[in-house]
Amino acid sequence: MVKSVDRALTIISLVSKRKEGMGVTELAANLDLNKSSIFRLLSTLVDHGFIEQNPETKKYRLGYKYLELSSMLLESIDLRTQAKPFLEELESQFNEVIHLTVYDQGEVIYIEKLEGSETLRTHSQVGRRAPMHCTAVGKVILAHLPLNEIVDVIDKYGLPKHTEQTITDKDTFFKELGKIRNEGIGREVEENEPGVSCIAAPIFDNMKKITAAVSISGPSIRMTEERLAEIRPIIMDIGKKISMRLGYTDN
Amino acid sequence: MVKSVDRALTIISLVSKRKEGMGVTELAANLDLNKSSIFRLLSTLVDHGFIEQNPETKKYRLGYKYLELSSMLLESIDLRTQAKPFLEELESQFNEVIHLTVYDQGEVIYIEKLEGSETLRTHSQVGRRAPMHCTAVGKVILAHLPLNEIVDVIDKYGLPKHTEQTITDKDTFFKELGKIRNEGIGREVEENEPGVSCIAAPIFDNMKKITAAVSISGPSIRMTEERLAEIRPIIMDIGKKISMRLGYTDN
DNA sequence: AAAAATGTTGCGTATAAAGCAATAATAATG
DNA sequence: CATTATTATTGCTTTATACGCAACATTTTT
Repeated sequence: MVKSVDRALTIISLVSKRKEGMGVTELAANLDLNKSSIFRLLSTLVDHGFIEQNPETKKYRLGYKYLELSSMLLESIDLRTQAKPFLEELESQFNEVIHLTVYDQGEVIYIEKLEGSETLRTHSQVGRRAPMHCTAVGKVILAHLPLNEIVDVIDKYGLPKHTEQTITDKDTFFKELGKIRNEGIGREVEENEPGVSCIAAPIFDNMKKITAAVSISGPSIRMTEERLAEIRPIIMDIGKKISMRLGYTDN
Repeated sequence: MVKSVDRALTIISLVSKRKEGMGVTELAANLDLNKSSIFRLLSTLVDHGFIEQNPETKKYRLGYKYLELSSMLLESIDLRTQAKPFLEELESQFNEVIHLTVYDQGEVIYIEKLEGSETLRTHSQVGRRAPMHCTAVGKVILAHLPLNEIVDVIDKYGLPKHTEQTITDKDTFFKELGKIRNEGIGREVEENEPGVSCIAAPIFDNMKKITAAVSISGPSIRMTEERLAEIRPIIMDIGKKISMRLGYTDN
């Protein structure tokens, strides 16, 4: 561990949480370090474009570098490139919100989102993380992880309540994961956001490891039992097709 | 300048350019540093999520952290939030590709893009940079910068040819900027991409400084002189409205 | 199976980073 | 508007860390 690099990256994390940016003295107080040390770390981050100084307020904030790195990262994800045509197929067939997520350290991250043309406002956003216990994509990924990893995730994040429908009891939650393994898809009816339901299929990599999930979300009014039953075989098939594009084989 | 932070950030830049990631030995060769130094810098970046190691190939690549930082950055840009309804208005009125860009160190960066429903494939992408000399947004921003800054940008980037229409002669280019200042909008007819034309309006901040631009792009077949004349007053007005939302005043 | 290459680690030394104190710039107060 | 307070920035010395060496572990190539 390189201590000064650790400090610099911690500065980035702190600054990122403050929309209006942070000053030298505030960062020094937060990290219990000398202002001149903070100043020099910031200068180095500024030189590389990772941080910039607001000329008016003198406060330091995130630089545009992350937009570039983020778009380079998204472009480098094969899964996203391979999955795109399938996601567009789902969007055009069902005209609902389509998500593609990856699993990363106990959370899911949205790496693609197609919005359809119906006006459904969801909180999801490319780049953002989401909890696993109350999203269809999260539950379907958890259901295919080794038991010890499931336990680690639940220990780390718990089962916090998001709506009246959120499963917060551990035993019930494990039964739910069993059910999802059996059905092959994850369903979520208003567990994450009121009025929104979702169905998700798992995506496996060439080592047969669960790595991602694809989902369709819609208002519960439209996502009826009949509609979900109609979608189920199609999204399972799409999940399998995407997996095969990534080198997954059935045998 | 903190040397080890500088090295760490340089590693990020190098790794970001290689889709499949880079190994310790390769990075050490590139930077003429010891493998153990590289290894420790990478470990620190991995701990913070800025870099991750591909378990199969052992190579190091960009971590998902940039997706989060990028979306936090976009959310923190007031300009983008304030401009969004106006961009949607333009999109619904003209049904072409709408861009919002900011000026950053001699280049423009796309921070919002609405695609309309017509199928126009453009190379632009949120997060990506674009040259200033051959894009409407770039030219309209340059036209409103102080002369010394214009000279600096041209010295740094030159006027490289992108299409047969790209302006590559300095005198002609300065005349073009004069014309843009007079007209109040930037036009670009196939200077950046063959078959694509664009019209852009400037956006000023509360200190009356040029900071951004908004544009409409379409295939040259649709973006006729008549169409551009129709769009001109509307996009100028939109540019002004967005500027006023950011505290710009006319007097 | 052996050799080569790459990734990882322990340790001592040299270098860089940190903090102090001062200075410069900006903001707040009367 | 002048004075005071606060924050940002800088020169220099001291202290701690980062670096590189050499060796080891692991993986890949022959």
